[in-house]
Amino acid sequence: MSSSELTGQRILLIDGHAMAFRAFFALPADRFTDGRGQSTNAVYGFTRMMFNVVASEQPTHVVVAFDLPGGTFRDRIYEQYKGGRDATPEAFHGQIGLIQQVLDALGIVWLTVPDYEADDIIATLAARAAAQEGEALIVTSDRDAIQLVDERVTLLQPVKGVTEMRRMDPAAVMEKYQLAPARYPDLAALVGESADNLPGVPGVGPKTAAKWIQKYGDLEGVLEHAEEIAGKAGQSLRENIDGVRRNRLMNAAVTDLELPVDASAFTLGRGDRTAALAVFDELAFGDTTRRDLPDLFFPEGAAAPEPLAGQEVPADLPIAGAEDLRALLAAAPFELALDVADDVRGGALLGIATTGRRGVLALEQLDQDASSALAEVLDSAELVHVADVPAVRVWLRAQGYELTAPVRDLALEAFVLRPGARSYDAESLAHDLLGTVLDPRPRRPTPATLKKETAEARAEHLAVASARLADSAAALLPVAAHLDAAQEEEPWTRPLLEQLEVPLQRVLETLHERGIAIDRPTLDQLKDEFDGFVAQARREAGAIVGEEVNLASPKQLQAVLFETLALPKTRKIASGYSTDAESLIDLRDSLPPESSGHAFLSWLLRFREMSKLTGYVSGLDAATDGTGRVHTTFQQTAAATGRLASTEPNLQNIPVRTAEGRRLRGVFAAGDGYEALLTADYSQIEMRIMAHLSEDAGLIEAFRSGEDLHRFVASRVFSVAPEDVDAAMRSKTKAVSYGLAYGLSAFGLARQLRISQAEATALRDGYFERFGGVRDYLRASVDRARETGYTETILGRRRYLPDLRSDNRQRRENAERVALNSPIQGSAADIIKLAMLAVESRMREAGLGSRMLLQVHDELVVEVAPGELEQVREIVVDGMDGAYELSVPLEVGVGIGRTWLDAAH
DNA sequence: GGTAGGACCTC
DNA sequence: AAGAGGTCCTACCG
Repeated sequence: MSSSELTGQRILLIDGHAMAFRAFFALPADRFTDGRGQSTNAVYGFTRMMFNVVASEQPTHVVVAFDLPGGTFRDRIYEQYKGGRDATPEAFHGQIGLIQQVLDALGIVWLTVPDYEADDIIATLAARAAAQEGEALIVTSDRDAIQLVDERVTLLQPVKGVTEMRRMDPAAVMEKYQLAPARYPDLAALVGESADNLPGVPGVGPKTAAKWIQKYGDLEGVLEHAEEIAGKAGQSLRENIDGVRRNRLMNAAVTDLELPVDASAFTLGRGDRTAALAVFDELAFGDTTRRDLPDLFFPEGAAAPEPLAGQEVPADLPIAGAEDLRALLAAAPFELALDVADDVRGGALLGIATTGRRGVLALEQLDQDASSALAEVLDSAELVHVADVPAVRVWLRAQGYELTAPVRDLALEAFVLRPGARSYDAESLAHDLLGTVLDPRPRRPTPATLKKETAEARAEHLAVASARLADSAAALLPVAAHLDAAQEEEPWTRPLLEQLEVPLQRVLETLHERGIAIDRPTLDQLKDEFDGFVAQARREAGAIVGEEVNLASPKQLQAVLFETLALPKTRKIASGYSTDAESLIDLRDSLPPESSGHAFLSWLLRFREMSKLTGYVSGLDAATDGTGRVHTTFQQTAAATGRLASTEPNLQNIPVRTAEGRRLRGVFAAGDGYEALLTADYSQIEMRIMAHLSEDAGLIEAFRSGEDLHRFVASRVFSVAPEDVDAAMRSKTKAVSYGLAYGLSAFGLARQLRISQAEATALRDGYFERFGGVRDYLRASVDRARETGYTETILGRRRYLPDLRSDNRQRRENAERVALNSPIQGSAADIIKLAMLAVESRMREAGLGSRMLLQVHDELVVEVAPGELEQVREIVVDGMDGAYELSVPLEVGVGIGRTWLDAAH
């Protein structure tokens, strides 16, 4: 190889195994197959990743390095190297070979070297590029590559999945680790690398390691001065010096491998387009892969081959006006897909698609003819596919159209199948289920831009936005087909959808339409009062510090507290020191009562409390409609456990804990023509579900005994008679009970109860001793979830938790807590959803004027028409306590009053 | 204008 | 560092 082959060139070096593995876990294996039982998720993810990086980085050369099966020289040094890893998942098998086929077709050289890892190949080539004054870009999730970064070598680390990359240059490494890249292996040797089964020095994390290396120059320096490092960490270091030396030996990259291939073989542009398309066909990759295939892979000038006659995919016919809509109607029966957008330049845009046609209608510009054709289409379609039916229905209604045809909500279906996705809009569904990536949405312009914009620019923007919306609507049709197949494979989704979620969706739409009445005089009164308190607190606090300070800014507060007033530091957070209420109260109570710091903190806390309340007041004020009601939207696909969420405004977090906050509930009142609000809530539903699921005899007895639950449990835990349970015992047991359902740790419990960790552990052990069934259930339920990959509620609602098998401890433990909580929280959600269906339908059947308005997780709020109180009470209580039969009774409490505050019970 | 982090409200 | 959410505010970035 000549010494200047890579001069001025840009070589892309990809760790094939690391990236394939990452892609495998980023995409669902069961969702990507070649149709013959071979999973292709890793192949697909890897290929998309490579397309993205090649397109955005425009390298001149590309090499992909792979590990070989069997060991390397490192295993001979340390036989536990990379030990303890789970077996490669079944579905991953064969995918490396397929990736290599793709690379072959694209003319990309892939390399393996016996006895060495992919990392070493990359290190060698990166070093070569740098020595020849070229540039190297490394793509790997392996942190050992950090040591290779320098002025000529940049590392791209996948941040999430395989599409989003973090760019690590020397400055970024410095920023993140406080060390030069060359010192990173020193740090890793001290800290350890769990992925490689290289244990570090216990008690030494990145912060400590970096501090030592900075002080003593490098790892050798640290080890030379090991004797003088004080404290536990120093002791721990001295005890583990051998391990540290071994780690450093293992994590050093080899940069002088003999590679048999000349660098000229690595140039980009040697691919065979026909071969590549054939491989994609074999893999059953879709059109988007073909579309996004960078031309850079192929010899210059070789454009895409002309499609053979008869194989050309016809472009969809447009849907742009009355004529197209009438054509649609003439072709009845027809199915539709809709997606909507508010575009600052185009107004209300409706994306509309059917087989072979797609388009966008600017609703405000439709003529009479088109408008009536659209209305007819929305009524006479056989089925309309939408992501979020309630939102689209409301949106259309605001534009003067009614969606009356039968609908299918793909967001809701996808949610039941796989809850917990970030979003279920059309674009996300296409991406998550099909792997389709739509063109980016055009940016929203500033008013200034809009003002000086030319008509041409506006038209161009509108064209882009419209094409995008037509695409997202059209994508819903294959999404629906995909969901059909998924439901065929996972039939448990069907009853949950058909008997619970779909009927509930109609109920939630009704709740939104009804809204709840706001008592205007009370709201105004509270606004005046709370505003006054905020102003007072701001004034008093300001007078103490004497300088201009925005109390709502944690950053400015930190300056005042810890610099101006020089108060003791609180708990550390990312941006400095915490100023949350808990920290501030501790801090205040540590100061002399007469001190200015004490007074300042008191006023600050008062400011926080009162400005929170004014926030609610103004939020409600802004959300109230012309008739004096607010219409929250209940989101059905927001909470992965199956709970509902409430937005715009959120009526599920109206204050109740403090007396002042609770007054806000007096704002929600029975509306004109109604007599009262009735609230009904489940008593301790989560603990009842715990009793049911665990079949713990003690807990079941607690609920059947009629005794106060926490008193009963405390009497068992502390071995005293129920009447001898004091307040402290009761509150401690209560904390454990709820903590259990949240995946409690001794640390968390200790902090919550402000007791020592030892005491917390003893408390939990005592609890488990008396309620062994609970312990056994919790253990078994996590084990089972780890086995099956998901948790399950009483109605069979699943939540998939791949992190239960993560080898990252934090992720794994987090997933374990989620696994403990989800069946409990989710079953409670199932039950109240059943109750809502029962209450709504029984009230309608009874022909009552009363109506359900809100759900707050374990509570329903109903507006009672005159004379219907007793009937409503009976329907609500029966509907709720009869919603589902557990092995313990469901108890329902009821309160009635003019306002939500008065209805407290 | 969009996003992240901090804080804080609910069940 | 105990589960599930939403909203507001500031600060920051392009």
